[in-house]
Amino acid sequence: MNKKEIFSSFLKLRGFRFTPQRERVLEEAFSIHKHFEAEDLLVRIRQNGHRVSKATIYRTLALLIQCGLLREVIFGERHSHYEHTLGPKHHHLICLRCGKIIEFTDETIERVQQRVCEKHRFEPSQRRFEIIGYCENCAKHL
Amino acid sequence: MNKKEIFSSFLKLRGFRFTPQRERVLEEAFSIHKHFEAEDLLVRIRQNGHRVSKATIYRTLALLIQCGLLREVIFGERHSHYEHTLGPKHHHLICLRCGKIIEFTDETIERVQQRVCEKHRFEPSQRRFEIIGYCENCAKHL
DNA sequence: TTTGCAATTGAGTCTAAGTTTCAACTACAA
DNA sequence: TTGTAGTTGAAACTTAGACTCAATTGCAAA
Ligand SMILES: [Mn+2]
Ligand SMILES: [Mn+2]
Ligand SMILES: [Zn+2]
Ligand SMILES: [Zn+2]
Repeated sequence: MNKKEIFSSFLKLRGFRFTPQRERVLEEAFSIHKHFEAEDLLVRIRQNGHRVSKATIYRTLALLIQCGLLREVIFGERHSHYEHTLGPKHHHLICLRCGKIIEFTDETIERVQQRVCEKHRFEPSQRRFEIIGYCENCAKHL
Repeated sequence: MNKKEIFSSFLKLRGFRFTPQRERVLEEAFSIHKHFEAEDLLVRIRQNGHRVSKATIYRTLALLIQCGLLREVIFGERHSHYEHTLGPKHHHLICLRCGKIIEFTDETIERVQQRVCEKHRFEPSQRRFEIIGYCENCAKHL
């Protein structure tokens, strides 16, 4: 099942529709292979000769998160960033000085999550593990 | 060294001043023993018969985070929450339905952080580990 | 002490991400 | 075909938080 099928069946299941605008946002979101923000989608959709309103972009992003194709990541700015959920789960090192984002994976985190959720009878749907500090280069200039 | 000494020496070190307003914010922030937001401080300071402007509250919160007495926590709302850094480091389970926050501790997380930071030569100053999903009660109603 | 000066404050203004509203439009099923 | 419920975009709205600036304060040198 590809992204398009996942999204359209998610929508159909709840009586929502797979509209051209929603498909446009889906396509554009997955043509970016790094972290992106809502504004990026707006600009790129325009550049590709299409038009989807700001409201619809925000509404569609929320749906893509709900259906699990996207995840919201938080980098300490006052607006959201998004990334694909496909591929191995990873987490972030965030540099306070230059804004650099380093991704890392760690398989023990998954076990920690399972243990904690079991203990508290909590049903997880996503997680955030972010270490904030200074990258190698910026640590020198401190 | 108590909070007041930590804060005032942090300020003095950088040529800043330990003013009555900053002391007021410090006191009020530490009289709350749970997560709080900027607005909470404003209201409580007024209720206690004092007055500190919104601008000064935000400015002081930033200083308290810089000096390590407070930490910003993110609960998926569009404004920040804060908590004390004293006591054992803990993390959060966040319920998407009722907003309940469950705190948990896990000693392996610290080791993961050390390992990752060493590998990437990253100088950590804080971290966030948040599991988002549904609490025991809300999972039923899903 | 006085004086000089940088730090600080608060009132008000501004910003911008994201949300809401609503009238027009669309898909679809009876 | 018609009824109904979902969708859209433009514009107005919301709001946390940042910024501006004139007035005030704290401190340290003279
Ligand atoms: Mn990432
Ligand atoms: Mn907490
Ligand atoms: Zn850096
Ligand atoms: Zn709940």
